[in-house]
Amino acid sequence: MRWSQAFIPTLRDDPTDAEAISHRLLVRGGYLRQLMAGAYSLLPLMIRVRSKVATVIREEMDRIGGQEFLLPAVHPAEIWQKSGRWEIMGDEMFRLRDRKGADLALGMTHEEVFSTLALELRSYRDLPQFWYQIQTKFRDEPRPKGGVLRTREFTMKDSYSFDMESAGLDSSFDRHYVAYQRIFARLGLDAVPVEASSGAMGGSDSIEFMVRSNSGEDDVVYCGACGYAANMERATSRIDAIEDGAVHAEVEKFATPGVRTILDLSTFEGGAARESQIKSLVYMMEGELTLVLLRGDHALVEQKLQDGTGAIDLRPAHPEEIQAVLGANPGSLGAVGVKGVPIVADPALAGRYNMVTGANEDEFHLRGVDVERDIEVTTWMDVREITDGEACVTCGEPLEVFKAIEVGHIFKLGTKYAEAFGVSVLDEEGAAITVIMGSYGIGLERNIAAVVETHHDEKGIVWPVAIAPFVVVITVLRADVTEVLDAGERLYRDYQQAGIDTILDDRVERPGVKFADAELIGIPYRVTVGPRGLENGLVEIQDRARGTTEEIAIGDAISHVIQLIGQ
RNA sequence: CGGGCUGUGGCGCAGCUUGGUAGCGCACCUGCUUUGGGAGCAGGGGGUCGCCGGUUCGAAUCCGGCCAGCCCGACCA
Repeated sequence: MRWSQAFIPTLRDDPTDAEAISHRLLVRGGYLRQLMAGAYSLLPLMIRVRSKVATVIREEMDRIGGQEFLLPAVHPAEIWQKSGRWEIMGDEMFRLRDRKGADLALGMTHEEVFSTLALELRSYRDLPQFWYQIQTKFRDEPRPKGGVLRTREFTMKDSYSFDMESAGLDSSFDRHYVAYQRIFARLGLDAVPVEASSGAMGGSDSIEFMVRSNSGEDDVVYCGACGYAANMERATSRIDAIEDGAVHAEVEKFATPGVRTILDLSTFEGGAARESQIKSLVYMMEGELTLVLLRGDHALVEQKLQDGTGAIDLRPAHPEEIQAVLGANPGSLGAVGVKGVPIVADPALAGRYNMVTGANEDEFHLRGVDVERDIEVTTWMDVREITDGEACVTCGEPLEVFKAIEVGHIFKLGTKYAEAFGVSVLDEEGAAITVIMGSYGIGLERNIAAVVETHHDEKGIVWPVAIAPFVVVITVLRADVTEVLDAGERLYRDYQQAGIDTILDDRVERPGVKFADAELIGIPYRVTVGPRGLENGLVEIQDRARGTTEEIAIGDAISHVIQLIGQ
């Protein structure tokens, strides 16, 4: 490619609406342009990167026996109704009607379509099958953000495994696990596998691959000592026991005018420290009011509550709903004496006494509360949020909490879809066996963004060679001088013949502009051809990642770069 | 969905309080000079001021409605 003919609209200034580093650099570097919230046009440079990422993914999927498909992005409502997700997906699914008035959806994922195809699986001899595609997904995210990190339309590699029994699924799952590790390694991503929630759709052994980044939206709990790693939605920790005192007090009501929060009560005369309070949250779950109790200084992880109860429809209760059932407003709520309302309590409250909680009467609280004596807990369930520095459950060392980007997710689906669609094969005895499925996803643009998040400097992107849009840029200084441009052209042909993706910067621009652009868009190796070096038969070769620059004889320019790539 | 903010040329912004038909930097085009880290001079092109309505002799500016985008929260296989 000749730069003078390429569409690479670099910008000198950051676009103001870009926050994440990857967003800023990809827009500034001429890789992306936004069309609307959560929808981006991918420009030629981006397409080159994306296609290299896709190649890496294909190679690794094929290595474990994957077969590539391409399924439609528009789906009939029927298949989604069949799996029950037409309702469940709610507003997140783009829906439309065709000219006949039939309900259609844009695919958010493809379990339904692949399951339909899997109906043609007949015999146990056909299994296992690994099917994948690289396809556009549509999700009407309530809040797209971070440029291409979270969008409403994006490319995903999704794959599905079909097995006879859970041992087979385990093996398919493990093979994907290995393939994913290889993929991320080749992309230059340090992806940590973490235990995760499989979400509302069920499944087990859910593992997310996480890349540490401040632009990430997930919190990962990580133990540097033993390697324990889990998504915050799933993580547990060991916490120190709290001494509640020698005297086991009785419940006593006391007035707390103006006290609305845990913090208020911790400084209130006659109140209690935050860890000696019971935090009472009220949720509306599947239309039923539920009390959720936590230690005063602990936060709730809603996903844990959702996973633990199996509730799909879950939200904080409105004040009127709370008032109607408990007779008080938030700020004075508690579970003591409450009957007929499910009460979920976090294990951090087990065995605690002499605690303070709301009295279910505005402006009053109770002290001397013994959790197990005074509260009819329906379910004990870990629902609390881990904080940095708490002890690891497996080794006791301090845990670290960091932000991360979810670059891949693998989980076992079980038989949910196979049952809904009737996907079965005959076993050796001729009996129909429902197949068991796994589901595995990688978001391409998000992975590219994650690479940029972790591979850049103050000047711009620093692509790993494997996915750089071009591996070499030949920067011709004085492209208006025939001899210099000719020398650049010859090198350009030589690099191409050596099979190295090269762009020739033949623009008549000042050196500073060319250097800055090359660094911004992140080409790993820059070969500078200028009149000064040419007099001595030399070019300058710069290694973007290492920051090194060497003068090399023109004749060695190709072999030198090949050697650098090999290192 | 709640809270905050913003829409003026391709990008970044000023002008709006105090109404008079749009300006700056970068980018772009032409010419000359310049050329190893975002050049200089001269000349030039490009904008329904997000949209609709209202007030007014006159609206980028004031008023109302709508739309879009960004940030925080909620939400999110």
